[in-house]
Amino acid sequence: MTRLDRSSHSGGGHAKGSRPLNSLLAGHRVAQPPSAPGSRASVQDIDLIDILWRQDIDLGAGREVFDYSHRQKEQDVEKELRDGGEQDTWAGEGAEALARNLLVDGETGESFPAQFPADISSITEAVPTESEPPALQNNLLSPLLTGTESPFDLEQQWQDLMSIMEMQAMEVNTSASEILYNAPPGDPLSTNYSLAPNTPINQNVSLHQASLGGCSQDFLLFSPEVESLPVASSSTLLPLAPSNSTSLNSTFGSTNLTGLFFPPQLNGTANDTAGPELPDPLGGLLDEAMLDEISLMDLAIEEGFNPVQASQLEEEFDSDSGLSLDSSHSPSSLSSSEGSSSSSSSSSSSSSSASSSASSSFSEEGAVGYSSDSETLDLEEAEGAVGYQPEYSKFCRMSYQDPAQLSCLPYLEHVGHNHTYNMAPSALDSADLPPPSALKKGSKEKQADFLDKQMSRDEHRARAMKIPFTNDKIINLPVEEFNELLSKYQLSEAQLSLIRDIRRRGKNKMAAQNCRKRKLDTILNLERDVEDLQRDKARLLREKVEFLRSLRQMKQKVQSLYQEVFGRLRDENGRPYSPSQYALQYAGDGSVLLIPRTMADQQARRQERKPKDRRK
DNA sequence: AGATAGTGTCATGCG
DNA sequence: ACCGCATGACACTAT
Repeated sequence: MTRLDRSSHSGGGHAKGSRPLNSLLAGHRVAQPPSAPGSRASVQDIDLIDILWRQDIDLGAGREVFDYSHRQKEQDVEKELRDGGEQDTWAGEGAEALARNLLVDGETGESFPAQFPADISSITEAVPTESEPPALQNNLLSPLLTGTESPFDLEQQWQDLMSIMEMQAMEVNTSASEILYNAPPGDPLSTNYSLAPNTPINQNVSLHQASLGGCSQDFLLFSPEVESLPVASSSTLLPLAPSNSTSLNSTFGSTNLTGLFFPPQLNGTANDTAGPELPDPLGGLLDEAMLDEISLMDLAIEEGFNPVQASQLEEEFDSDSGLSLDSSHSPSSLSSSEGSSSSSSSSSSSSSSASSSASSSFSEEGAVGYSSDSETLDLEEAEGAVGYQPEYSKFCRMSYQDPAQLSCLPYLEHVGHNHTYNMAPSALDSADLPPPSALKKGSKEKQADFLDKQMSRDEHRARAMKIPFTNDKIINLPVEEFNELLSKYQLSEAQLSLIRDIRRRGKNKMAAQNCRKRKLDTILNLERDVEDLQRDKARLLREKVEFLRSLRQMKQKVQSLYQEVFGRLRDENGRPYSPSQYALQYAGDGSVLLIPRTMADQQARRQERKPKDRRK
C-alpha cells in the first residue's frame, strides 16, 4: 500500500513536475558519447547504436536478434538528429561568503591599563599591607579563580604572575598608604560606619567568626596600616614584611570582597603597568584580571581567532548584528529535510525559499522529471523541471549545456529540460524534429545531433527496441498505471526486460540525485551550524569582556570606598589604623566591622578552600 | 598527467 | 515476493 502511495506521488506526479537541473544536465551529458563501461567516449555517432546494442546485449536488455535494417534506419534518424552543439552552462554557485567576524577582545588589555593604574595605585597606597608569603596570597586569591571557568593551568599561570607581581610590588607601596591613612582624625565618615560593637577595634574572635557566619557574604577589605597600633595577634600571626605587606592583598583579593561582588570567573583584566607600583592586594586583583585576559585570549586563540581578530572582537560585537543566528539552519532543518519524503533540503540551503518550493515539487515528483516527447512540448514540464536549483550550482554545471543556446532554440528548451530519459518515440519521429524556425538558425543535422545527444543510453535502447512509449512514462508512471500501459501493448521479452531496466535505472538515477542532493544539504547545514556556533562563541566572548569590564569598575569603586572609609577611621588615640593589622569587613546585614587582619586572613583562607573543595 | 567533481549505474538493505 | 527508496561503491567523463 505504502508503496503504491509513494509511487503515485513520486512516480506519476513528477513526470510533469520539476526536474532537477542536474538530471537535465546529466541527460545532456549522457547524450554525448555514451560512456558505457565497455564502450568509450570517443565512439562515433555512427557506431553509437551498435555500441548501445552491444550494451543492451550485455545488460540482457537486447538479447533478441536485432534487425539490422531497423538499426540502419535508426542510425539514419540519429544522424539527422545529431549535430547539436553543446554548451555547458554554469550556474555560478553563489559562494556563501559568510562574513565571519571573529571576535577578539584586544581591548580589555588596552583599556584597562589606563584605568587601572590609577585605581591600583590608590589602593596600594591606601593599603600597604605587610608582606605575606606569596603562597598565602595565592591561596587567598585562588578562590577568585576557582570559580572561574579558566582551566587549572590558567590558575597556575595566574599564580605565577601573582608571585612576580608581589615581588615587584613589595618595594613600592608604603608611602602612599601612609599618606592616605594619616587623614585628620574625627573624620565625619567614620561616624557613618558602624564599627564593631562600640570598641574601635574588634579583636574578639567570636565576634569575628560570627560575622563570618555568612562568610561568602562578608566583605573583607584591606585595612590601612597603622603604625601606632600594633596588634599582638596580628604581629604574631603575620610576620611583617619590610615595608609592603601582601596580607592586605590576600585578604582583599582572596576574600569575600571579590567573591561577593563578582563571580571569580569574571575577574577583571589588570594592567601590567600597574603591577610594579601596586601593592600586593591590588596585585592580586590585577593578576586576576590578567588571568582573565589570558583566558580570554586563550579562548580567542582557541577559536582560531588570530590576535588581530581578537583585538577586533569587541568592536565587532558592538554591532550586535552578528548575533542574529540562523535558527532556520539549525540541525532541525536537517532532520526535517531528511524526514521529508524527498530530501526536502529546502530549509537548509541559502536558497531556502526556492528550495522549499522546489523541494516540495521534488519530493512529489522525484528529483528527476523525465519528460516524454509528447511532454516535451508541454511547457509545464519545462517549468517544473527545476529541481534543487539554488544550491546545486554544481549540479547545474552539468545540467544545462547552454541556456543561451536553448533560448535560441525554443524547441530545444524542452529538450534541455528533458534530460536523459527524455526520449519520446515521437521525438524520434521526423514530426518531432526541430521546427523550421529552429532549423533556420542551425542546420537540421546539428539540431538532430543535439537532440540525439540529449538522449540517454536507455533512450537509445528504447528507440532501438521500438518501445512504444516514452521513457518518461516508463520511469515515472505509478506501478499500476505502468502495468496497465504494458498490458496495452504486445511486447517481447526483450522489450519488457529493457523497459524494466529503464524503469529501474531511471528510478535509481533520481534516487541517486536525491541522495546526493541530501548529502549536499547536510553538508551545507553543518557548515551553517558551525558558523552559527562560531558566532555564538564570539558573542559570548564579547559578553565576557563586557563583564570583565564592569567587574573591574566595581572593584575600583569598592576599593576606593574602602580606602576612604578605612583611612578615616581613628582609634581611641585619634590615630589611624594600620591596614596591615586591621581590615574592614562587611557583614551580611550591611554593617561594617573592623577586625584584626589575622582573623580576616583566616576567614579568607576558609573561604578560599571551599570553592576548591567544590571543584574537586 | 593527475586531481577533482559530477553523473550514471549497480548492488544491497530497508520498509 | 515485489516495489520503491536510500546509499555506498564503482566507472566514466569533463574540467
